[in-house]
Amino acid sequence: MGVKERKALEKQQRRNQILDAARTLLFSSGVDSISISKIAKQAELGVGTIYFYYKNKAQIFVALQKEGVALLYSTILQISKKMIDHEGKLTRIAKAYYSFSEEQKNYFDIINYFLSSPIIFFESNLKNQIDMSGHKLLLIIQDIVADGVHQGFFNEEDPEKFSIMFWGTLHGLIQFKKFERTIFENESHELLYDYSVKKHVHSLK
Amino acid sequence: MGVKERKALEKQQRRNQILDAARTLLFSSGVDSISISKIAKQAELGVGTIYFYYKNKAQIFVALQKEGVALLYSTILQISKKMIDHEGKLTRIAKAYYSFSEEQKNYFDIINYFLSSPIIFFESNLKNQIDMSGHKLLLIIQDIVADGVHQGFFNEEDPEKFSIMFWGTLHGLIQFKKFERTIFENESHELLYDYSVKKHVHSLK
Amino acid sequence: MGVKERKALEKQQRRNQILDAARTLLFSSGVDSISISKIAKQAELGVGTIYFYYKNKAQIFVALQKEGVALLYSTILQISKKMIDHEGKLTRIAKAYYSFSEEQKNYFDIINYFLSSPIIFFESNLKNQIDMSGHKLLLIIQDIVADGVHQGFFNEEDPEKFSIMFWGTLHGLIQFKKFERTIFENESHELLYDYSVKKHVHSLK
Amino acid sequence: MGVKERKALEKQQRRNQILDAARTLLFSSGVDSISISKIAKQAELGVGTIYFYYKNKAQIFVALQKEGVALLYSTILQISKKMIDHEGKLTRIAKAYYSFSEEQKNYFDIINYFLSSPIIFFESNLKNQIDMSGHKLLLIIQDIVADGVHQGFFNEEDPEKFSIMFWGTLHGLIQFKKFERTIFENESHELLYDYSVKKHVHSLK
DNA sequence: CATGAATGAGCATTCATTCAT
DNA sequence: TATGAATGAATGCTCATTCAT
Repeated sequence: MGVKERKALEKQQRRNQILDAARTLLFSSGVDSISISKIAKQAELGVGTIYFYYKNKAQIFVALQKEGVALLYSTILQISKKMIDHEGKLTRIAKAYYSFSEEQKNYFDIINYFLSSPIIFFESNLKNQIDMSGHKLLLIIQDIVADGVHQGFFNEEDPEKFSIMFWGTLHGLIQFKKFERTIFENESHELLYDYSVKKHVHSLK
Repeated sequence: MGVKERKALEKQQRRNQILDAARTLLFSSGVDSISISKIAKQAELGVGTIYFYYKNKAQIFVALQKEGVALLYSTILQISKKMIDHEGKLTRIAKAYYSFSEEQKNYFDIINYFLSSPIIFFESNLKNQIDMSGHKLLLIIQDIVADGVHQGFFNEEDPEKFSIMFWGTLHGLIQFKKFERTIFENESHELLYDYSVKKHVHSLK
Repeated sequence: MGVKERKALEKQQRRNQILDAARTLLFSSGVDSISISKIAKQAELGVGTIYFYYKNKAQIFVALQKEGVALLYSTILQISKKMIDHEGKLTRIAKAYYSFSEEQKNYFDIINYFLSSPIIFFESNLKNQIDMSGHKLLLIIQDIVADGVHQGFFNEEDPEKFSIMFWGTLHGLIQFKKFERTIFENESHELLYDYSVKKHVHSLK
Repeated sequence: MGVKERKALEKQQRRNQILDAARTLLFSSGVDSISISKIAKQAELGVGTIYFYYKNKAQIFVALQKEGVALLYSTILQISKKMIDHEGKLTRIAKAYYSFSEEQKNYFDIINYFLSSPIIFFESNLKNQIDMSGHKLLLIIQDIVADGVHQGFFNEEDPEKFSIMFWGTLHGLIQFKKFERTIFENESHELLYDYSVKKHVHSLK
């Protein structure tokens, strides 16, 4: 019994060891530079070993993405539980999303990676896992909006649609960060973001 | 002089010939399958010749992206000149952006490709070119909004910020198309988009 | 004693279990897709266990080949026991060989696999096993021919040589099945085969 | 012009150089040990270079097979042109086929390789090339038989069928060489072969 | 007896880029 | 100008076998 447990533990540790290596690579040189053999070298394991623990390169990516989403999720969940008004929650969540895109840039990149890969790339199984983790994120926002409506603070007929739009706006704007010093030369990207959040939140009232 | 001009013309023609090949490839099998030697074969030129006219694979991508943006620009410009109210213009432009993402998927992909590549990837020179073409797009929207404000139809203190937010929302939502059958199972992606556009346009009034 | 026997029985059962798995694999996706770890998974055993019961991948192949030959043998033996004339027996055996190559394609492939592998590949021990199973097949034919000669129906000085030639022809022709739609475009491969069988049988008279 | 020709010549030489390497490998360790990177190393070229000259590993195999068949063809053609009787020609051709399988074992192996590979493996284009080279071989035999019939030396209604059977027998028997010291322990494989050839040739009369 | 983790060489193929001609 | 031959590192992935437990 004890043996079985220890084995299971060790196995999980190996998986983590591999994920650590992948993450290190991700953080040191970006999504595109992750290759199985690099992971193997980084983890000081044989290539075959990687494949023993993860069926695919895609599986490793998914694991990393899950990490990222989990991190984001817990941050956002915490905010949603704070004792502040609905408006404040949405604002803080938006803020947190922005911070995440900056402070956890690599995780954000990998999330984006999945968003912009051709759908065919991932087996539907994987795609579902990925999408569902996104759904949990969405639900938090949606709940706040719906609750706000329910309690009479907000006025919005379709909380789900609103939440998706809200999230879409945040996500789209963050992608425009690239334009900060060119297109938006008169604007601070962050102020732009804040402006958009405020607009959306106000529109609920 | 005549000679010089002729030479310049020929040079431009060669560049177009190469671009034609790259575009053909882009449209026949997508961004990922474009390789220099395939372009060379398609253009009936030597690989070396490609490198004579374009320093990089990236340069060719930029040229294609410019094409895409130009196409999008002309569509949107036309709409902006139509004799319809400001509200209608914005709605139609949004609609056109959506159509473009579907009907000119390959161009949209390549635009996205640049948006999601690590910045370092491109020399600042290239980046500027790309960004400026995006700027022109933005200006159209901005002009409509500003004009609407000026003529008293709209009420918005910062047309530039609004336009960026508007565009960001459109762009972000289009990226969420992937979630259509999973996260948004109860919603049509297109209706979601329409809803968001309407919300934004109405908020101007 | 009882213990020993039980042990031996269990051992045999395990070997069968492994062979079952290998056969399943063989029949579901052909010779080339058999790998030890796939067998292990299919048999719900550890890889190491496979190696405990079979020293080699080759050993498993040999076991499968034996199965195939045994199947073929029993079919042919039955025919040889039928109450029909010698000529009919030979014809029916030839027919059965052809059917076997089609209906038990996977077994036939594995037999061929051994026939076309470099000799060095197998330890002489294995080779002997394989060859002897082939010998039994040959003997059936040889007995029919010899008996036919003995009873005055056939006229052939060297029944062994004849039998080998006969079998060689059958085997060689079956391998030419590939050419059916190219080289033999005017001929049906099966008719070709029948023609050859008839020729050989008639030559005995 | 001279330049062009020289280039073409050099290109052909490179192709030969690659084929030389592949052949060396084939002859030193058999079909199964040919890999692109080994060829590259043997030819003292980069891997990419191999692919510049041959689209595929399969293409190289086909080139080798063609060599082998060409060699066999020229030998057999020569015999067919000798001023000897039809019977002698067939006997000598059979003999030459046997010698070829021994003296040019590697070429024979590669021919066999194609005969026993799953059909799907090769694009129909390649398969046709391979099959047609086999057809030429067959035609030589067929012509001799048909001519023998025409001139009244032979009696055979269907020269084509007979030739295929004849060739099939030769080929099948050669494959049984493996059994020389086991199944055929009382027989010399070569004598067995001779016996079969004689039987077939005699049957024509 | 049985396990299954670990290995690492091996595979076919692609690709952006260079450079002598 | 234009060519196209040459490169070799890089890719994701497989597999037979070993061995400590």
